[in-house]
Amino acid sequence: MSKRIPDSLPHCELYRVGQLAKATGKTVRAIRFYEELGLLDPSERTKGGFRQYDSNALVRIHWIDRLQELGFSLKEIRDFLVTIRGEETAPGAMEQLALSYTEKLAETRATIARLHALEGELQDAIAYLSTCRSCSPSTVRSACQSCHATEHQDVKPPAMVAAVHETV
Amino acid sequence: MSKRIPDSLPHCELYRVGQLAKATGKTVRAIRFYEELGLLDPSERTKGGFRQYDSNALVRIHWIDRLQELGFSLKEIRDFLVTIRGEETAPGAMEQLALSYTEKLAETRATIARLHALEGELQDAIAYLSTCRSCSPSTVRSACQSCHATEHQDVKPPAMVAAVHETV
DNA sequence: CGCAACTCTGACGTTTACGTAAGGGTTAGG
DNA sequence: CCTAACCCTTACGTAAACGTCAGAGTTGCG
Repeated sequence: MSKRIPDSLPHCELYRVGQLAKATGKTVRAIRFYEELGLLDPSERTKGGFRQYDSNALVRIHWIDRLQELGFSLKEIRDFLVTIRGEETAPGAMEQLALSYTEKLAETRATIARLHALEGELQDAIAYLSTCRSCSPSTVRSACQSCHATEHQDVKPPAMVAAVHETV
Repeated sequence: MSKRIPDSLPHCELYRVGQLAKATGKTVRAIRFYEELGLLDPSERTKGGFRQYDSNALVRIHWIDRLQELGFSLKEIRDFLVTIRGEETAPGAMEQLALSYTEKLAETRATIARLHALEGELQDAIAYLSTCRSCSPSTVRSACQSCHATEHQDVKPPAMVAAVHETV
């Protein structure tokens, strides 16, 4: 039945690039690209030149994924590795990493705060727009600027809405 | 003293592209680029061809800014305008906008949740790394894998740390 | 061995959101 | 009219993170 068991998970402990790709959800090209950037090297090669990865590669790629989600560029990620390799002592290297993480933690919190604010603006805009439904459906779009729907009384449109009102 | 009052805020109600740029923090190129994409047209031109904007342009640009922060691409933003211009009735147009906003609201919340999770991971990593300080400073980096610091007892390194342990 | 499936190394293509430079007109104070 | 400070159009450049061939070699079941 099984002709070659292509791309099945390994019984041995070495993956080829295609298997690693499927296991991580990345593409083969992406993995080779990471290698170009110095983010990930295959633990060895077959005599034919095929890349072979061990389970550390999985960990490494997931790590890259997380850092990307946090907004690190691949270049920044490489800098981490370079810095760590450059430090002589272990505590020194870990200290460097902790510094970068701490910095990114602050950034991340700022981003969350910003998104929270925007979330509020979106809600306001949606609430405001929902009152537009009471506008007589025959009203032409260009009349929006002078809209006097009862619900809009004294309520100036939020910034997220005002901008498109001018789209006449 | 004042030779030409270059780039001062307008006493009249029309801005030139440079003034608009300074008022919004965008570059002149960016504004012209928005125009290329159909996001913003000058309300008129001087007979010499200079773009002239009114205060609606300010609102529009701030709106674009917000949407970009929310992760909309400029193309998506243009699609908003296209859709709205395409709708015959005002409520129809507003409905479309509300739909897009609602969708993005969900996305934004998801992003916030994801970032919250990552925030936690960063904190864990930083906490874990702080115990590395107790590691004897002379310890060579490559010994990290076999680190047995008391604080690390039975605590496996978080993913954000494990990946670089392999950087030997 | 044969053949399908997989992989290799270049190397050029793609998208987004502008940057930058070239070679010129325009505005408006003096 | 002169000139500094702007602005115009056209067009090529850039950085990130891969995508997408092309042409050729490798693996390994049957």
